[in-house]
Amino acid sequence: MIRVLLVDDHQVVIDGISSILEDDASIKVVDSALNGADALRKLEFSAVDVLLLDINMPEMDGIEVVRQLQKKGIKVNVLILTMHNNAQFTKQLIELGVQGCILKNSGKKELIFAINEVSQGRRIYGDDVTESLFDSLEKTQNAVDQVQLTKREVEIIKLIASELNTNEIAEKLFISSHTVDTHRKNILSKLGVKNLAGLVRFAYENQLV
Amino acid sequence: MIRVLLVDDHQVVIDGISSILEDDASIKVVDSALNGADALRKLEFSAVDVLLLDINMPEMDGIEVVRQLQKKGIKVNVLILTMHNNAQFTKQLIELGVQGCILKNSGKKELIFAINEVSQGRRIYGDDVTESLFDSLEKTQNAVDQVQLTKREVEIIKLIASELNTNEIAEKLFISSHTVDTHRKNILSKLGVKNLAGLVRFAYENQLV
DNA sequence: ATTATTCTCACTATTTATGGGTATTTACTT
DNA sequence: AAGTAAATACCCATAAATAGTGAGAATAAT
Repeated sequence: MIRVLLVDDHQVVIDGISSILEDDASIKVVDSALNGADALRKLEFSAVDVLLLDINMPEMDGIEVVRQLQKKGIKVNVLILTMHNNAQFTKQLIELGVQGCILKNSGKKELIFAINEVSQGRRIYGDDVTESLFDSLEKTQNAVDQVQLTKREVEIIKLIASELNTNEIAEKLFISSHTVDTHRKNILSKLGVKNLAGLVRFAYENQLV
Repeated sequence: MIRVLLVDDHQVVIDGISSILEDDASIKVVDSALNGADALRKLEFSAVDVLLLDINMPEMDGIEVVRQLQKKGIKVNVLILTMHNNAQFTKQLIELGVQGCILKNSGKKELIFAINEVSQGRRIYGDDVTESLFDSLEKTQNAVDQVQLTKREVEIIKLIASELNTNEIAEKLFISSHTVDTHRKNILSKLGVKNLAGLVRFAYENQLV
């Protein structure tokens, strides 16, 4: 029997997922919480195998809940429920040691399967999640390193992403605007992007901002 | 027996609510749709008493679905499912002739009660019109709403963030490059940013990409 | 029916970015 | 000592973006 604590800020979602999980004899939703703080409280005093955690919550979001858990030394398998599937997010989740992540628009079967996997300590990421996950991991681990950006170049990327133009950057760094031009040119070439938009995009996907 | 068509872009929510409603003998979820267009199609060919409609959907949102319904002369009782509930929004719904609106964080009982009321043509609006819960999705929509970006502008933001330049966008949208210039200009002004970097930044922070 | 918004297009002028070079100094490596 | 990477700087030419202004056409709102 897998004991699940369900955390979501919408009662309908809690009721809904509970209802889905009732159909599966091996899973039992032992409790639920409408916010992160409540979830933490309940986790301290009840035995739970899987924490099914919504990521988008007011006050304290899912990621913060996981951080608090680790701070308090509470060990529990976490399966994240999310609406979006973006690279920044999944990367963060992996780094936090979250066992699994599944999109809210996945079906009943996937959900039950994921809970089973996670309860046994295995990692599970929805197909669509997995794809973007590996993308992002490769991108983030290799990207900045593999692309071999120099310190100065990273510095300039950040400034460009902060809406500074060439002259402003030159003034800020006490260098010639020609130099900034050269750096920018090299950056675009290294990143293999067409223009500033691509550069800013890279900055965001690799959390340089 | 109340026949319900359930529309939500998240399969988990559909499964969940279906599961909840199964417990009630007088309600039957006859069909479901993951997007507005699909919902409209299904409504043309199946008899439905209540349309249970999520308001936050990509492509075509709930309000647009209601508009299309009226345009096509399809009459059905609509119960809107929403995460937030503010006065202006409710006003809009009433003007559209929507029978009811219920928050996603209301409980099982309220939901079943609301469906019953709406099915009989009565109006029902959740009385738990308290503070709205904001998750990331809503934040982005609010940001987009707050600055009053038009559809076209959002479209162009996305293309710019995808590294397309003015001419490429013009070709893609079959409009003049002058027009794209104008749009970009207006966007920069509305967002209060200095340049493309700020625009792309906005796109990323509001998950338009 | 009238107003307001949105989308459309155009023109001019200026600024900034992009792409092609080349080259010097510094620091670090082998 | 020689080689290499990084940071610096400059030139030229072209492409693109930014800023200001104006305005017609289609739609939505009232």
